Amino acid sequence: MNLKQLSEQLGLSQTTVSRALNGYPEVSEKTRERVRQAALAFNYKPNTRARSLATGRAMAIGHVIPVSTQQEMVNPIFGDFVTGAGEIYSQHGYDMMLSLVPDRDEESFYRDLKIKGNVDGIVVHSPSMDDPRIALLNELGLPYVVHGRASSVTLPYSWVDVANASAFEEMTGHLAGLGHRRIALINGIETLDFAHRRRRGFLHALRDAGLEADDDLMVSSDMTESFGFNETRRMLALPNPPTAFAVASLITALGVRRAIEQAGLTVGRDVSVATFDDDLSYLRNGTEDAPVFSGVRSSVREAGRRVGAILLSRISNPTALPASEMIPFRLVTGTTSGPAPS
Amino acid sequence: MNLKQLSEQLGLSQTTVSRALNGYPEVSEKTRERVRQAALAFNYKPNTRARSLATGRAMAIGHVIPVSTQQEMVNPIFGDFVTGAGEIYSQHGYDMMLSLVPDRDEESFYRDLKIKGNVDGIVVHSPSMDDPRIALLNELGLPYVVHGRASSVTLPYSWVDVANASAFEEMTGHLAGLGHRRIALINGIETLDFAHRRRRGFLHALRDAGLEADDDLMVSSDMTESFGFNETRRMLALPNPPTAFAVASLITALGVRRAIEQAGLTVGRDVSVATFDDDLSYLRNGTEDAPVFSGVRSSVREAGRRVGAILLSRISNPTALPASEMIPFRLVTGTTSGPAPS
DNA sequence: CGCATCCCTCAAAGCGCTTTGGCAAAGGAA
DNA sequence: TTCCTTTGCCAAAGCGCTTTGAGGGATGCG
Repeated sequence: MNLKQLSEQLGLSQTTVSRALNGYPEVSEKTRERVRQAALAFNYKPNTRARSLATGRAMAIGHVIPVSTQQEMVNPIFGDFVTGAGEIYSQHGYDMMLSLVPDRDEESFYRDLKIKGNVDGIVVHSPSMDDPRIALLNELGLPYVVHGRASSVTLPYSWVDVANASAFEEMTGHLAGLGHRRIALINGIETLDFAHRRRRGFLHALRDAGLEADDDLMVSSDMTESFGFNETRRMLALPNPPTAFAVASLITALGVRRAIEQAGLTVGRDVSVATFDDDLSYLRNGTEDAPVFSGVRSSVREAGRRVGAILLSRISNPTALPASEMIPFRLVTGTTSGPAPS
Repeated sequence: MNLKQLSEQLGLSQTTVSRALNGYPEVSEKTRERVRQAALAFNYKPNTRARSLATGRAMAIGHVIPVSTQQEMVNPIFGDFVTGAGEIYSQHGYDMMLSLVPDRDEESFYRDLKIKGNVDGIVVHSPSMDDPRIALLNELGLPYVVHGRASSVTLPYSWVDVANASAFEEMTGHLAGLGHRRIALINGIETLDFAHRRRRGFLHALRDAGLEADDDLMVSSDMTESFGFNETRRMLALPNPPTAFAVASLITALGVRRAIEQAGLTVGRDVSVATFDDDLSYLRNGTEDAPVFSGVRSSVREAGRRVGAILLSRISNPTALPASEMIPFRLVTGTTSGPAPS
């Protein structure tokens, strides 16, 4: 059933039927109700592509996930993030388009997305420090919101982020406050902006506590479980091993814990661990009132919701000044951190 | 730049330009090349929506993720699966549309997807045993492929799955072969088909080994880390605790290991663990030649690729008989399983 | 030279919707 | 009564593409 058929059924013009369904004032309430009933009865829904072509709006948001050809990891936070964003989209009748793009094709991919017109806006994932996509998207005039920030980019842009530096400063400060002098950093890839900020916060806290940074105790890579395990094992075998670990993700922290326990040490007594916790649905950190890992917690699903909301508002008002928003985090104390052994 | 403008530039009709770019034979090689060059120079790409409207093909695949309102977990395999599927789509010029749909709205959502015409085909995720979506999609005539199977559904349908029953049979057999008599099953939600099959395989292996099933040692829930931890702790405190665990996912197995170690026992010596391993990119089970966990391994990303490929072939040939495919699995032996303690 | 054939190109009709620009009928004011 | 506003509806023109049906020009054949 299409618009033409429906209007013939009703003995009305396509114009009137379309206006009735889209809430335009030029049609009487009586007619509108009659049209509504008929649409329901025949299960009429306007064809998305035809409507998009006519209105110029695609009613879809693009999520472009860079797929690096060497390090081909899929970010584990991804599922929860898009769940949050998707909630907002569907409330407003938007669809979500997902594209996994080899990083070397990214620029032309964004260009084509604009030209081919299949999305109204874009979410930029995993920005690097001087991410070129921001300049590109500004130039293209395609609404977008960055999940995270790009420290070296001076152009204005919209973003949603968690205060990564403060979070790691607070988390590291917590460990230092417990008397730890040798604190290790197990970080994500530091060309990515979030990891860079976390390192900054970590170093800041060390300085505030009057501690020296030690290059042997700071590592950076994909945040896998085995990365946490391997590096922790290595560090614990050092002549002067760390007594505490600040870790970038719960998954990595699981590896850190495994290495500690395998070394015959007790987590929270011999060695302390604090981690960033994205509050993933399939990997809760204990329960709400009894967390297992100490660290900072911030919901990535909530970040997805906020990115979605801000992007939609930018689409409906493209000339507005760039907007940004901080997602709150919270220090939680679990059983994995305790006073430094004497 | 649209088709009209491009054709004016070239002094040709829209017809000829369109045909030249789409490889129709009615246009001379010389003209075709000239058109190609111009398209490149002006960076012309046909508008997706207009093209879709004209051809009737959306050039997009829908992935519908049921979001249960109570148990709101996002499946951790999701990222890797869509990465595999997305690879195939982009090779063939298809886009991927992601929809997170509250389970009670699902039926009407599929209907609307068909009517509104925004996808050419659908991937059905997480089928239950008598999943109603299969009958619905058959009725709608929308091409689809199920990731997994629906045991109680007798209608023909296309699917891609791993041999879950055999996998768990082999895995459990491995544990029984090491002399374990008390083997626990930490399973996924058993209304979902894959978990049901795994239980069947588990029970089969017990029977073959002459062992009794014990309801106290078989649990089923969302495959989170804490689920594995809590249930393992409970079971280890039983008067007659298990000496081996068959686990449904690596994440859950991490929780199982944690509980074992926290009880002061050694994994692989006091208690053995074998797990299903989806080969997730962010959670590798050790390395290729040195796995940590024993168990069965099957790549969910490869499953995504195969689902994508089969779906596209069904779209291009909708009258073909339903196709199905098994993704292979492999028993791997790590350090978490060893002879039963005497 | 006339006619049929093939090759290349074109104009125009759709795809299903929204939206512009009327136009009659009804109602109100003078 | 006449004139002017609303009110409620419609015909038709797009949106940017593909595809049908047709035609002009060059070539080959008798």
